[in-house]
Amino acid sequence: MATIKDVARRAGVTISTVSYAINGTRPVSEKTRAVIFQAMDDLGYRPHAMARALASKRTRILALLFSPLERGLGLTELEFVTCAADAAKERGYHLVLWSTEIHDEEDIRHLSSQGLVDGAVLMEVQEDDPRIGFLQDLKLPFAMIGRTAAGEGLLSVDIDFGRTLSDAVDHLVGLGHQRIAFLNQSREVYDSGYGPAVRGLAGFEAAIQRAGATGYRVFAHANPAGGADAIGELMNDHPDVTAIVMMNDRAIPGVIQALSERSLTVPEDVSLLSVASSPRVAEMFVPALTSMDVPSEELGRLSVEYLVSTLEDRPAEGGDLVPCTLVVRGSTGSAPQSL
Amino acid sequence: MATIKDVARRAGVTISTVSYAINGTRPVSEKTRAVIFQAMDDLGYRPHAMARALASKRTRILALLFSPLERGLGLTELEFVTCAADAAKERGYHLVLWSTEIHDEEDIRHLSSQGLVDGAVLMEVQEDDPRIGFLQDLKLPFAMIGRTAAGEGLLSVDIDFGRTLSDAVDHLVGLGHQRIAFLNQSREVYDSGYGPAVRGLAGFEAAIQRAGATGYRVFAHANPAGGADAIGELMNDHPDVTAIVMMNDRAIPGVIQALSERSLTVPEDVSLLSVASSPRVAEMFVPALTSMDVPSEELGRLSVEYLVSTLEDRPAEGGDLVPCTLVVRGSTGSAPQSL
DNA sequence: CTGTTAGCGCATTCAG
DNA sequence: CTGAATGCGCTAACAG
Repeated sequence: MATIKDVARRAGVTISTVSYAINGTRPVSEKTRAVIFQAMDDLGYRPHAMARALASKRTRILALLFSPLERGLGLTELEFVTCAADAAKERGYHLVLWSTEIHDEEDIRHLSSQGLVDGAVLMEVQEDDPRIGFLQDLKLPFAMIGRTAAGEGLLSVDIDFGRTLSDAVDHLVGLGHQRIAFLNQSREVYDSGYGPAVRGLAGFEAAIQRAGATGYRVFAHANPAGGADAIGELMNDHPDVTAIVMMNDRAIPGVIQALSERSLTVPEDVSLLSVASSPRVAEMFVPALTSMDVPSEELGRLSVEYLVSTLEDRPAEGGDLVPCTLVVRGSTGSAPQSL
Repeated sequence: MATIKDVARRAGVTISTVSYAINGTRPVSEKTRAVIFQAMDDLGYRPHAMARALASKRTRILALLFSPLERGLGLTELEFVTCAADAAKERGYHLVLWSTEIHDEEDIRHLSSQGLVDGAVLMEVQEDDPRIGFLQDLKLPFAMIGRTAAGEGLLSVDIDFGRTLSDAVDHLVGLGHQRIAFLNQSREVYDSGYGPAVRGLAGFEAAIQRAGATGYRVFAHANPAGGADAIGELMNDHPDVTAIVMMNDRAIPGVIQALSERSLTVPEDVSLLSVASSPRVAEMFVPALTSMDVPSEELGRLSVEYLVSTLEDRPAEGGDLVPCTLVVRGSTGSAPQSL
């Protein structure tokens, strides 16, 4: 592998000039610059990442933190990963995977103290995420996908639940639905203050009120049985419901099953709209579910862009909210005529 | 951050002694060794990854290559990623994500020439994967998850399709099924020589023959419509089939739908067994699908272990095959009595 | 605009 | 068994 020395010799200049030509840290005459680049080309030279990092004290490597605890990693998280990697690459950065127990300070400290990364992106951020304190102590810059309860002034990107639920409800109301249910995560998860569950429901209620419709709420455990139970409860209490907004992927099979057992067809009798799910999941059903797809690409990308910006002294705002986008498939239709 | 120098001073020795104590490259007396480790502890010292890499010419960083082209990345691939990261961590390595177009030699060359990684793990390996030639040219050690058509003598781990299909067929035959269908990927994918499709079918045929049962084969496009079409064809040609082995996740919803439209219930009339799918997918259905789950954890883990072994001059064998494991859920049952 | 030089933090020769 | 001295490849002062 050619080194900067070889390039310098071939171009007839000193290594520092080559260095400056590469980094643009200092003006270099058009002429020598050309000679240098020619030489680099000829030799197929690439700056040695490690050497550059050691000297400049900037590794151009970012860590992507995720926790095996919550191994509920799904398609959405996969997209975060791949999109973050792409975004990093475009900015000339690399992404390393750090899987750490969420509360294992020692582990995070250990990884961070190796000086391998310039900053970190946090996935699966919890309402009260201990990792944040650790990183702040370590003075390691970071950006989050998701939000903490308190977390102000921190770099983050998250789903705009208000806007998302508003769009969801509007879609249904536009189809003539007036009695709409919101199928949330489980009661326990909601009570624990899990952000999406809380913000999702709040957004739903606000949207319902604004639209002058009637809203019902149900909680469901994240599995088919949970979905079925929830439908049982819902149909018992409010048999007049005509549409269900679901924010609980894993419960969906049970919902559909329970509906069909009651001879309710989708979307003729009941419209179904899945919020914050991924297209792949929506297409697993027949009919395919109309859904509000998570802007996972944008979230993954923005989080690294914010981080990189601050690392390069172009402080980013942070706190951005991105709404999910409505994709109409086959599970929503006009409200049935009231009997 | 404390450096090796600080440790040396505090321990009253030279940095070289500290270095040797850490790496075990040279005998160090028990006494000084203890003093040194004490000093490291006190200072919370961690070797600086970059400096160590530069001096030793080994970065202890591995690349995980995947191609956006095939963005068919699913839950299984997600597991490869997380498990590979875990395995790397246990071995003291880091994992960086490299997303490269599969045929973009320049891109791979560019990344590799930075000297950032010691080796690479390839995901989504194709029958005739161009990346392999690139990496060989670059002399970058690598291990693959999957196999190439020719690829002998290369480090790889893959699903043992022979064993997997054999187990699948045995399970069904054990339940009394004698006429079993294999729902493959699409004809085009099969003809293109896609490994899993080819090896899966071969394994199925062999197993059927060994079991003295009757096998049918169908191809399906990877979407619900494809699955439905395939069932139409199958039931038309062989209405006596009692079990279907499916190796096409995305087609499953269509299969189930088509079955129910023909008033065939699962598993009373027809048993369904999904091969090489992930538990999460199997549980998306009602009843949950009996399946042969991909040993994704093992594959992800083994691939990095093999790679690390060869990097550390403990050449691994490679070419290992791991079978999927049968998980009985609700979609398989005793064969119906012949009419 | 360009050259000279001193490190970055560590591994590893060579001496002792 | 330990210490002193080089250099990995590059950046960034400091001098012209």
